[in-house]
Amino acid sequence: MPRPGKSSYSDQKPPYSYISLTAMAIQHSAEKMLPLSDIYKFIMERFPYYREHTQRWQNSLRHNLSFNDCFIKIPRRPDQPGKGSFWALHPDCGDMFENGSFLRRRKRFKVLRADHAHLHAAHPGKMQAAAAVGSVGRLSQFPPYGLGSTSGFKHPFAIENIIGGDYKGVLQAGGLPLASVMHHLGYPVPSQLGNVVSSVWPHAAAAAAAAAAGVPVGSEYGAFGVPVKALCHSASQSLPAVPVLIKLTPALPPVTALPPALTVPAAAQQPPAQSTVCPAAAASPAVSLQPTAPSAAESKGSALHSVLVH
DNA sequence: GGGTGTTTATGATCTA
DNA sequence: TAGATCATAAACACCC
Repeated sequence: MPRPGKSSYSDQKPPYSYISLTAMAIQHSAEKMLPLSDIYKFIMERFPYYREHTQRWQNSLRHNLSFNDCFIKIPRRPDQPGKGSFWALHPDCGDMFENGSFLRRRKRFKVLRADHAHLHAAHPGKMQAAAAVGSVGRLSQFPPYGLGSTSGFKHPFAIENIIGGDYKGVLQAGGLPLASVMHHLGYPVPSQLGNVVSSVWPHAAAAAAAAAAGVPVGSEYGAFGVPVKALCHSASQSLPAVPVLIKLTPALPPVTALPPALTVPAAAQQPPAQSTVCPAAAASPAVSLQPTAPSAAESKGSALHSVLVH
């Protein structure tokens, strides 16, 4: 209900936390990762409320990015000029929200660091890379695609419904070339890993193989209906350093009732575009990371174990 | 200098 | 009611 004196509901503060808003922005991006400035942009474009008092909420948003383990920082490659890093969702954070609702988290996402110190000591330069492939050790915990959620119900405020998304897109843009990433980063890739990927994410494995072979991937995997063309970055944003795996939830039938404040972007409402895969994106399932010594915060997503803390 | 990232602190609100 | 979650503010450091 619009407040008296307000022109529309959209002028009111959205019922989403900064964590939710940030997660929406990241999920909506083609690569499942965004620089801070793009997260700002996404929020301001969709929520007029946040076009004011930018200093206040942007400070809060940065605080949330740093403070919450559900966000991981991915450094730019040397050939990616620009300020700041890319931000992505931790692979295991998909279970944070009750029924997928982004109104309030049911439990806080927390990364255990028991193994982190050991790993850091053994492979200091690779810990950030491990953030990108940190889910490898938990692959078997990922439910088969389509069976991952505890129920088929998705709250109307769920991210998929909010932004008209299709989680199938996550497969291509986020979690596909795990083995490839690991291999490229110098990690030994267990032979069974490929099998795990293939069995758990048959769509992902097929797309990964196609991408690795330079074959354009079918439009079925277009992220959130965003034309695959969008995978080609603008001049100011080239390919991110490492794709990040996002936990899957099943695609849902369209929901007609959306919060009036939420305007689904036209691009997200369109059906997946025909494949016009950016060659660079398709041919770069994994790219190198600089072996820098990560700070404590940078490595927060690097641990190979994570839990949802009640 | 401005944007970005980290950390600490405090108070409000929600939930078990 | 205690603990968890969230919002906000502020200080500081780093980097482009």
